[in-house]
Amino acid sequence: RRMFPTFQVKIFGMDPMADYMLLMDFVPVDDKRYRQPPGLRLRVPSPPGRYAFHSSSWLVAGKADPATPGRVHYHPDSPAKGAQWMKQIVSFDKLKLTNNLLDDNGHIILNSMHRYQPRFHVVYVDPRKDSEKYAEENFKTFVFEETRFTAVTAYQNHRITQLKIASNPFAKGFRDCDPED
Amino acid sequence: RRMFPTFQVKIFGMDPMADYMLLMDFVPVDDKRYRQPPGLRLRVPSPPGRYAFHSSSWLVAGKADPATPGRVHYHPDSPAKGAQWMKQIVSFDKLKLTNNLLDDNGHIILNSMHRYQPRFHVVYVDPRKDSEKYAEENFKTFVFEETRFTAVTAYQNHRITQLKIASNPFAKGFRDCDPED
DNA sequence: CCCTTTTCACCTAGGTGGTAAGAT
DNA sequence: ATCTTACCACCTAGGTGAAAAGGG
Repeated sequence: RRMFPTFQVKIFGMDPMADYMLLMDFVPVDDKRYRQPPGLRLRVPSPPGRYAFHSSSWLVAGKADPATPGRVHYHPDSPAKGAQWMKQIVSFDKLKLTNNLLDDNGHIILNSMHRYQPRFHVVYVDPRKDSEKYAEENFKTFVFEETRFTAVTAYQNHRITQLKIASNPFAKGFRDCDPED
Repeated sequence: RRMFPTFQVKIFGMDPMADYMLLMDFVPVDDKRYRQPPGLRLRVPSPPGRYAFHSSSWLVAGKADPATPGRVHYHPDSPAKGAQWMKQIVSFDKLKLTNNLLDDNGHIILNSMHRYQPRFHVVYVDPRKDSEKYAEENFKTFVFEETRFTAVTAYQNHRITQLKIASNPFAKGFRDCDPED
């Protein structure tokens, strides 16, 4: 599924006439697997099947699962001129996450219940024909620590569910109050 | 609305590594306005409001309406490498036609009841910085006379309606028989 | 009368969380 | 227990011809 909230950046300082590729990848924050604290999922007696989530912290549940080398997501507008990238906020809303190790849709594969750090890379498309030699100096990586998250297969915190229902247009069917709240 | 059937081409002979822009435009076939032969639209008594169209020819109805300079439709994948364009059929299915002279969606503006010839242009993106000087030799235009058509605001021939209902997935709701027919 | 415009039910295509069943 | 999967009703977004209304 799509990552939510969407990673968005405003870019400055590119050469307006040069081509750039924009991409993202995800690196493990640590070598741990996490789990919910016990007893914090309370089944509400009626209607049955409803859960209330309170947990705001995670417990370490052991060592991380093994992972294959991480995939990369190219922004679908790549390559494009610096002027194009800079003239408005760049949004990675098409980026999709999966826990399916056999995924063949090119989605980003993550382990559920593991912590990840999104990374943003800008690659300058070097027009010189021996450009491979300059690969090292032709890209720059940006890491925003505030974008770290724990991957899950289901929401673990009711406030996150409500945030997304309130702010994602595709979840409008579940709104029962003003999205401004 | 979208042009139907869609203009599609298979391309050979490009430089796989070079960039090309693909585009289409529409030129008047003649300086005439057309109309339907009288009496060929038969109202079927019941159910009311149904028409049966038989007309397979057009009558000249006078001189063409004035037209502003024609717009151009760039294939949305432009620019792309020759290898990309050649590896599969290129489809102009996003191309849209309108009769609204004030259109600000960038659609192709045509006069209804006039005849048009679609044209297909391939533009080589010249990497030389004085490329403007070579503009004349850097493009090639292809005209397929069998793609000529009369623009309309409503179907004038029941067999065209049926053809489209049978072959356009968005008209599936009007099918009452096998699309193979 | 011929043609154009507007509206609408009905599609395609795909992104939501809920729910119940399954897995461990 | 906790976590995962599969399915579903309900959305967004947009492409259809039919039908009725409008225009000259």
